[in-house]
Parts: sequence; C-alpha cells; structure tokens
Amino acid sequence: MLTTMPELSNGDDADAVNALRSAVMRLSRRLKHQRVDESLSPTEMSVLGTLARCGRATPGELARKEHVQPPSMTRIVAMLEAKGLVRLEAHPDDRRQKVVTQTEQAEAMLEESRRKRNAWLAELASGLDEDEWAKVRAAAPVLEKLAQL
Amino acid sequence: MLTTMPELSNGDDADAVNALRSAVMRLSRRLKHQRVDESLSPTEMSVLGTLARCGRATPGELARKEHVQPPSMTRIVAMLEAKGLVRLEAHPDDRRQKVVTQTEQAEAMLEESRRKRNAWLAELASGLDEDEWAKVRAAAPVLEKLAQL
DNA sequence: AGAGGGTAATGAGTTATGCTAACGACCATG
DNA sequence: CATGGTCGTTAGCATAACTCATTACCCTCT
Repeated sequence: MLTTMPELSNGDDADAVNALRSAVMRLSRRLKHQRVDESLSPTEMSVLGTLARCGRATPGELARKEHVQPPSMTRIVAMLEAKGLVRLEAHPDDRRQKVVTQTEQAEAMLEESRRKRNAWLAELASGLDEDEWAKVRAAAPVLEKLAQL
Repeated sequence: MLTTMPELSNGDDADAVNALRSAVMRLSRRLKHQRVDESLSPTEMSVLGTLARCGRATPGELARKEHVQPPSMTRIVAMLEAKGLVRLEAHPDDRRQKVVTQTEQAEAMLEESRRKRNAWLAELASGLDEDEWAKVRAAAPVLEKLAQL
C-alpha cells in the first residue's frame, strides 16, 4: 500500500514518473493515428472496449470510467448510436437515466480491431527484446488500474 | 528480438494491448489536467523534458521525437521562446535549420515540475501495492522506448 | 556557374475533441 | 406537494493538433 512511501522521494521513482508521463503522452498521440476504424476516435474505441467488458452502463458511468465530462459522453454515445455500434434503452428503475449496450456490429468491429492492433504491435514489438516486452505485459493491467484511480 | 513472435497471436498479448491502449488514452487525458504550469500544454512540457535530456535539438528533430508534425513544433517552440523557456539560435552549418536550447528558467521549472508530479503520483500510488508499483517502474523506460520506435 | 530536386521551417486555414454553463426531466425527502 | 439534488442534454467555446502551400536554403550534376 506504500503507506510509508519512501520511494516517492528517491531518484528512481522520479525518473520513472518522468518516463511514464512522457511515454504516455507520445503513445497517445501515436494511437490517435493508429485507428483501427478511420471514423472512430480513440475515446469512442475505448468506450466500446469498456462496454465489451462491462456489458452495459449508463452514460454517467461511462463518463466516470473514461474520465470525461458527461456532456462529452453524451456526444460520444450519440456518435456511436448513429453508427449502429451501441443501443440506448430506457433505464428500468430511473427514467432520468439511460442504459447503453453494444450491438453485434460493435462486437465484430472489436474483433477486427484486435487483429489490426496486433499487427501494429508486431511492428513496435520488433524493437523490443523478450525481456522488455515481458515488462510491458506485466505492467499493462496495472496501468489500467492506475488510469481508473 | 521476438524474431518468431509467437506470443503476438495468443490471448495474453491481445489483452495486454487492449489494456495498454485503454490505459494510455485515459492516463493521457488525466495528465492534460495535471499540469504543473497552467500555461504549458503537456506536449510543451514534454519538449522541455526532451531538451533537458538531449541538451539541444532542431525543431525538426523535436517534431520527430514527439511524434508531432513540423508546423505544430514550430508553434510550440515559438510559444516556449515567448515564455523565455527556450532559446533559438542559428544552426552553425545549415542556415535552414535552427537550434533550440533550454534556458536556466526552464531548468528551474522542470525541477518544480518534478516535485508536483511526485505529489500527484503519491496520490495515485496509494492505490497500488508495492508489487504493482514495481511493475510500473520496471515498464516505464520500456514504454518510453516503445513510444519512440 | 547555374539549374533543379530535396529538405527545413513556417504561415494560413481547418478539424477534432474536449470543456463549462445553463437547462429540463426526474427522483426523493421534508 | 414542494424543494433540493441528480442525470442527461444543449449550446457555445477553447485548445491543440492536422494539412496544404510557401519560402529559404543546401547539394549535386551538368
């Protein structure tokens, strides 16, 4: 739990934070261009990914998960609905809320997406050795957790 | 070198890529708001970090390193110069190019930046256990390398 | 020496993607 | 039944990137 957190003041961690921040910013920029579907923004893709894991969610929940303001999520969901990738239904208990679910079309697109991402990854991974890649793989779920804190 | 790259087709790696992509997008969004200097965009900060490591670079080199188009870097460098954080000099051998170096003021700002980032990190790290944090620390330099490939 | 192709930086205009503020519909508690 | 809080939405705006076009310069080849 890092209750004492002694390492936050030492140089290694400071370097790690610097590296992490820099890498995240640059990678996010590259990911914007590495779109699996030309007409879908990274955040829209991320929402689909979240839906695939959660099954269903309200716009507000999605906004919190993606760290986006509710109005932005409104627009994103509307976009996705217009493209037939999600469905909006009335919330069973609360008529203020709505429930978003993904369509079969989205399911197919995500599969396609996985293939293309792997291709992209193959190119990048060729620059990493086995050990480096193992570190990335180990850290990936942690980073995801970190992003949601 | 992953010459055979057998793991690119297995599920673990696909999951890792999904998690990584999602985490990078969300973290980058949060980092945008966690600015150390309110008047400096994340990319501008990243450029200063790069300069701190490299010492000096041309706008074109910086654009390539940051994965930004040259015109964007022109504007960023102009911004930084206007704020007294970098200096532009003529290239000794090629009059088309310019050389960007950081000022002492930038040096001081980066130090300030490091402190604030550590504070932000402390908050996030409190949600990770020692083992998770170790994984992030191990992966940070690799991610940086990945971002530059 | 001069012409022409390639590269560096830049200027202008556009697009994308988020934000804040204000609003209407709805729940819930007195 | 009124009133305060919450959810989603609408409207307007800000930022930070992009593309296309231009200018200045280097370099090679004749």
